Amino acid sequence: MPVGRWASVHHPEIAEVELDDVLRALADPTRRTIVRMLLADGDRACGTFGLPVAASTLSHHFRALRRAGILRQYDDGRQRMNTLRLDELDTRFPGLVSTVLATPG
Amino acid sequence: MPVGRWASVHHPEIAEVELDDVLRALADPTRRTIVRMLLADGDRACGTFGLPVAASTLSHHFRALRRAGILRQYDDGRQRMNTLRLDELDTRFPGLVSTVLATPG
DNA sequence: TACGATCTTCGTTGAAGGTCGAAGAGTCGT
DNA sequence: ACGACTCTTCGACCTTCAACGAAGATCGTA
Repeated sequence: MPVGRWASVHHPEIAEVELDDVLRALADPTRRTIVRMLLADGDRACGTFGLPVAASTLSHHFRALRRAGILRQYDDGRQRMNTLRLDELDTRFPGLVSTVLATPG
Repeated sequence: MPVGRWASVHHPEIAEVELDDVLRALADPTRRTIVRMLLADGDRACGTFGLPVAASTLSHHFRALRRAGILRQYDDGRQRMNTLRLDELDTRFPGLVSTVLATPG
């Protein structure tokens, strides 16, 4: 199992995630695209999304999604992988994330 | 039917409301309280919410909700009434608003 | 060890957002 | 007409946020 930078990344308990954090995180088109790609294709490294923003900006978005409890990150070699916390989110905010992702836009 | 200041208030067509607008509007506790009170008790004048913010701040929140297509305003004498656009919202973004309002927080 | 790849952090900039008080506009009642 | 009431607009202030480039940290590989 991969270690390394993993220790430095903080993942909040799903119980301490606020609704405001989730709504604010999803109120951004770039971040919704990230989440939709993860939902469609499964885990992905940060650099494989092909989005038209700088790497530092992408890092900022991943931190927002991480702090909102929407995804979890773990290191694998020199890449940082992303995985959705869908089950936990659906326990904390039933139907919320799937409803947002299902709506066009 | 009441007229007056009504003409100056702009209400977007529900088709031109963006998901970002709705999510950003709902990502604020004060505004969610407003919407929840309207859902629970029906139409209300702006000044009857008893929220701990200045009247000018409240006006700002109502404008955000209006521009997000979440509520409609009409004038009745010297008060401005607020009514939810739930049916239209549920057509444009199925289940979104009710799901957000149903989650605690 | 040295290099390239990947991602984060830092510093900055510009835009947006929440808040307030003061002032303005519209309405009702006297 | 006058004043009271309700709400909006304006200007100011502060915070948050998305974006970038540059620099730093970590890891795999030559």
